Amino acid sequence: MNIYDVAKLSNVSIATVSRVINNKPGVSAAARERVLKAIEETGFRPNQIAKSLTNNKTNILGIVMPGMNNYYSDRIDAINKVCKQRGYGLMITANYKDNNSTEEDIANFNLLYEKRVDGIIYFPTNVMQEHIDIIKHIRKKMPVVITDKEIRDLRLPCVIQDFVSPTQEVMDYFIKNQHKKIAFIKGSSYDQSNEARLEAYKVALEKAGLTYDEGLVAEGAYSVDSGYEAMLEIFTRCKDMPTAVFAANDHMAIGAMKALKDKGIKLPMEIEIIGYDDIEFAKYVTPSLSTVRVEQYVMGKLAATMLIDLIEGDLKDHHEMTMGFEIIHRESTKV
Amino acid sequence: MNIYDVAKLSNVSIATVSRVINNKPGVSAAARERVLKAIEETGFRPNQIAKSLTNNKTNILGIVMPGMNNYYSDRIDAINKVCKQRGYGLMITANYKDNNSTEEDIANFNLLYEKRVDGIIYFPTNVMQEHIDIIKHIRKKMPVVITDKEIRDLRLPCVIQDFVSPTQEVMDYFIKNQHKKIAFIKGSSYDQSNEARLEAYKVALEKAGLTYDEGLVAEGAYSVDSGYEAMLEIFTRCKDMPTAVFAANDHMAIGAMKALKDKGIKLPMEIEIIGYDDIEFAKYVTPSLSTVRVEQYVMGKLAATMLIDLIEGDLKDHHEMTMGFEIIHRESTKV
DNA sequence: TTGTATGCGTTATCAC
DNA sequence: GTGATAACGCATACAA
Repeated sequence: MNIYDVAKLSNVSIATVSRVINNKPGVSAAARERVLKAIEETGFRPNQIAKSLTNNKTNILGIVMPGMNNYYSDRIDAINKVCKQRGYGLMITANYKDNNSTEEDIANFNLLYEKRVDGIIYFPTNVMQEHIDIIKHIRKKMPVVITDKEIRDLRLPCVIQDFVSPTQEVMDYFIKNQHKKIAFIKGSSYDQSNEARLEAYKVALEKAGLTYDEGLVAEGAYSVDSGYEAMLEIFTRCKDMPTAVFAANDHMAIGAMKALKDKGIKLPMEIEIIGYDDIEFAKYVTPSLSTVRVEQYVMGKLAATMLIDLIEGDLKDHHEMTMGFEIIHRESTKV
Repeated sequence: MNIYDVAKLSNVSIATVSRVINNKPGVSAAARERVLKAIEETGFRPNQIAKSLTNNKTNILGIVMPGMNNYYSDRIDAINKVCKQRGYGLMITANYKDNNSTEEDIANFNLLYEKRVDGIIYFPTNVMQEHIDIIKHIRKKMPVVITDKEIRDLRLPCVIQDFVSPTQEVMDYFIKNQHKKIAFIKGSSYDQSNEARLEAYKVALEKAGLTYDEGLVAEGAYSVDSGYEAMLEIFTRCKDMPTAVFAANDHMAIGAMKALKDKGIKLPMEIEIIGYDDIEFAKYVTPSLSTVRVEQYVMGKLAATMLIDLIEGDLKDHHEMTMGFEIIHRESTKV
C-alpha cells in the first residue's frame, strides 16, 4: 500500500495524494475528500523511509551511551519526552563490551550515522582519540551534543555536569568539621570523571594541609555491593579509622553504610557519610543519606532541546551549559 | 558522499562499489582495493535509509512502552543488548500522557509503523479496543511481540508475566501463618495487571474463608512516598490493624515499612510485609524486604529474541512463554 | 569481472 | 487545481 494505490483508488495523481497527506493547499475539496476516504479505508500510512530519502531528514535523534541503567533512566526519559513533543523519534545505542570498549562506541556512532539520524547525544565516559576523530567526521553532517563534560579541541555543544565543585564542597564541609581522615569511594576508573573527582579530592586535602593517603581511597563499581566491599577494603588497609566517607554514588554510599553498621559503628556520630545522585531511596535508608543532587531529568531535557534547536537552526553558535548541584544534608551528616 | 562519488574516485561503476560494500563476490582484487581505498579516504558510509527503501528492511526494532523508569531499565537494557548482538537498532517510544492515554499509544504504534521498523515489542498496561485494532493492522506488515500479558482474540507471540500465581502464593503464605487481616497496596488501576492481582487477592481470601474488607486495600503510584501514604490510609480506615501487608512493588513496600516504623510497629513480629520486583535495595533496607522476584532482564532478552526470530523467519507459529517467579524471604517475614 | 538500467515510495518542480 | 516526471542513494537483474 503506497501513494500509487491510494491515487488509483481516489482517481487522482500521486502528487495530489502527497498534497493531502502533507496538508498542503491546492487541492479541491472533492479530491481531498476522496483521498482521505481511500486512506481511511485502506489504513494507508506514508512510508517515512522514502520520505527521509527525499527530504534528507529522518526526524530521529540518536543516543550513544554506556548502557541502560537506573542512573540514566531519568535522563533518557526526559530526552524521549522532548523528542516526542517536538516530533522526533529516538534511537538508543549502548555499549555492552567490558570497560566501555572504544570500538563499540565507534560502532554505535557509525550505526547512527548510517541511519542518518538528525543529531546525536553522546554520554561519554572514557573519551579516546578515536572518539574525537569520528565525532569530527560525523558533525560535518549532523549536530552532536555531549553531556557530562566537554571535550577539549572539539568544542561540542554540551550540558556539563560539574563533578569537581561538588567534590570540593563536600570536602570543605568535612574539613570544616575537623575531619582528618576522609575516605573516598570512587567509581570505575575507566570513567574519566572519576579521575577528575579524585583529583579534586586530593586538591582539597592539600589545601587543608592534610596528606593524601592512598589507603583511604577504594574503587567500586557503582553497585551497593561494591560500596560494601570498598568500605571493608579501606578498613582492613587503614590503621586509623576514617571519620568521614564520600562515595561517588548513593548506591555505594548505602553499601558503605551497611558495612559500617555491620561493624557496629554509629552514624553519623563516629563517621559522617555523603553520597552522590540523590536517588529515591537516599531518604529512606537509616540513617537517611546526605548526598549531592544533580537533576538528571533536567540534564536530559536541556541536551535534547539543545540538539533539536541545533538541528532546526534555531541555535547557530556554540552552546554550553553547566548543571547546578545541591548538597542535601540528611541524617548521615551531623549538620 | 554516495556510491556514485566512490565509484568515480575508484574508476568503477556503482554496482561494483555496492558489491564491495556488501562483501559480495565477483569483484577483482584490484577493483576491490581501489574501492576500499576510496571509502577509507573519504570516510564514506552507506546510507541505510536508501538501503532500507530498496530492501524493505530497516534492521530496527521498535518498543511501545509506558515510560522509561527504573522498573523497565533492565528489560530495555536486555532488549538493546540482543538487538546489538543480532545487528538491529532500537527505537523507543513512550507514553507521556496522563494515565497512559490510548491515543498516545496509538500514535506511538503509528510512528514505528511509518518508520517501517522490522518488528515491535509492546509493554501493555491498559489495553483498549483501539490497541487491538491497530495491532491487527500492523501485524499484517511486521511481527508484534507483547510482554507481561496476552491479549485475548489477538494471540500475539508473548512473554507473559504471571501476576496471579505470585499473589496466590504470597497469600497462601500469609494465610498459612494465621493472618486474618491482610492489607494489599495495589498499583495504579489503569494498569490492568493490578486488577488481576486484586482479583487474585480476593479469591485467596475467599478460599481461606476470610471476608474481603475494602478498607484493607489502598492504591499507590509505585513510588516510595505513595506506599507510605497508602499504608497510613489503611491505618486510619481500619479499626483492626492488619497483621500482614502485600505491596505491588518494592518501592511501595519500603514506603509502607517506613510508615509502620514511624508508628513504632515492630517488623516482622507485629506485621509481616512482602513486596514485588526484588529491586537492588530490597536487601539493604532494615529489616531487609521479602519480595517476589521476576527476572526483568530475562524477560527483555526473551522478548527481543522471539521478535527477531519471528522477523528472520526462524519462528513460524505462535509462541508464548511464561516467566517464572520466586518468593524471596528476608527479614520482613518471619520464616 | 564489470556496467547499465530499473525500482523502492516519497517530495517537488514544472507544465498544463 | 492537477498531473507527469526527476530526484533521493542504494541493490540487483541483466547485458556485455
